[in-house]
Amino acid sequence: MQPARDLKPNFSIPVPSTAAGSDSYLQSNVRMSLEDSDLWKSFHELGTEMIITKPGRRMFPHCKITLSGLLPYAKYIILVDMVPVDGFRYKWNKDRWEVAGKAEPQPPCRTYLHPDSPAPGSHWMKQPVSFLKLKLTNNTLDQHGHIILHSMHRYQPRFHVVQADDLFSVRWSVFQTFTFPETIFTAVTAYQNGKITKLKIDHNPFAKGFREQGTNTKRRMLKSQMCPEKDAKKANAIKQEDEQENLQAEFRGSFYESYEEDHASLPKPKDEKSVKEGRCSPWGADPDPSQSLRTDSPLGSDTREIYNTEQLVPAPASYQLYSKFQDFGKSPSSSTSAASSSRSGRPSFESRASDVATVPDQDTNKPSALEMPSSSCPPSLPPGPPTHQDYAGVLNVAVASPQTKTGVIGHIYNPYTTEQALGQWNGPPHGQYGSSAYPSHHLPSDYSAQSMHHGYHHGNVPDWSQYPLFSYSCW
DNA sequence: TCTTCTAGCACGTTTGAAATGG
DNA sequence: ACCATTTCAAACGTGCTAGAAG
Repeated sequence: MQPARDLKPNFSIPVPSTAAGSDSYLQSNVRMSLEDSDLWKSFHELGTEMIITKPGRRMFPHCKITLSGLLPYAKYIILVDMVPVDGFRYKWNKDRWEVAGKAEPQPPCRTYLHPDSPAPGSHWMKQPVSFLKLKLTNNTLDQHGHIILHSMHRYQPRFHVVQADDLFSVRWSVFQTFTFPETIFTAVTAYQNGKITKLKIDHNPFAKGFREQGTNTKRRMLKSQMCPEKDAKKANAIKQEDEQENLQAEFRGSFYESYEEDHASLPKPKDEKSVKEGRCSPWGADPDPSQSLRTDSPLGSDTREIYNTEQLVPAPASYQLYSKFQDFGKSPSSSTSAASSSRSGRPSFESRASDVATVPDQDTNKPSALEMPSSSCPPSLPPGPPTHQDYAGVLNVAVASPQTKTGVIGHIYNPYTTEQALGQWNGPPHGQYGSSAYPSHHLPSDYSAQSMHHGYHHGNVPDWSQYPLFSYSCW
């Protein structure tokens, strides 16, 4: 399966004119593919739902990728984050998802760092890279570092490959971002689409207990014995439910078959990236099969195109933050912009600027991120009318606070600006998801604890794990 | 009234330490 | 003493459900 966008399309937004062909060439060498693509497609065609809970829930299917084209001896860091697909909140109405209103302000953006990071390219390429332990939560005050999402909102995982020797170097490095259309999902606190439930039960070994018939019936019987009054009350409902289960059991056996038939009758999309939307699709009525996945969004195609192209990692604001951090930890260069950072003598930055994951610092006149309230979401947008999905700032990193040279970790939220243009960041939201939600004083102990309790170690962990640059790393 | 969220539950899987055997 | 294999209990992950909350 091809990523939704290759590097160039991925970062087709205005980039510095310094974009060097050689750098682009290097970038294009790196390839990423999604494992279990068929499984993802199966879910996607039904409208993937990901359960999010307060304590955190794993993804299923979980993200698993294969990488190629890396330099075998160069070190890379692999990151994952989630970006909103659009600016809407959804609701499940009968048998399909419908827009329920504008999206809520984005929660703190967190980035999942693969525990093997940093590792040489040969390590990443020798076997698929799994993000099994990535967890999603709807708890905006989560202190476990899980990725925070809003329920009933749609998201898409993004995979970032960063050539960097350590986490400190990330800010100097080239981000290469990959996305896969079939990984778009709706975050839910409880399954809405029964087909998704069944698909998960059928494929997830942890759900085996629910796969075998009788388990739930047994539980019902136990409950009935304990609460006979309720049993009488629900007898009819249960009976109907059991009958429905039988029907569903039959349906399950023939589901994929009939589903394939359904889809066989549909015109094939021209673009491989496009996702078939058949009759089973829960996304709206009469979906146009020629539309790509993102046409599920009520946004117009133009807007979606903007979404597609604006995958910027990190944002100008991020650069400012990084630069500030640099002031503290690395070098005395100014904290104004990416350009200023590029003057700090790190050649790798040049290639980053040429690439992808950056946008020119077009907003140096605006207050820097650090001059704004810590909780603000200040990304500087590219010129032109603002759009919904200016996911400018992505990396939500914990950095050593410039104010405290003792290395107290500050948490810099740099949420997507998806709804800034819509005014969703007006007022309170800044404070709502501010860094205070993730107290800086809490981080060091948390992460040191995590690193201590995890048995896994690789070459660099003992060193860089002391520097919890990222909000989440699964050690 | 409806939709969404949460806590508790029971079950299977995974994990890692302890026990065992070569 | 060392290593590999097996055993087993605890931890973990899962979807289901009733009830609460908005």
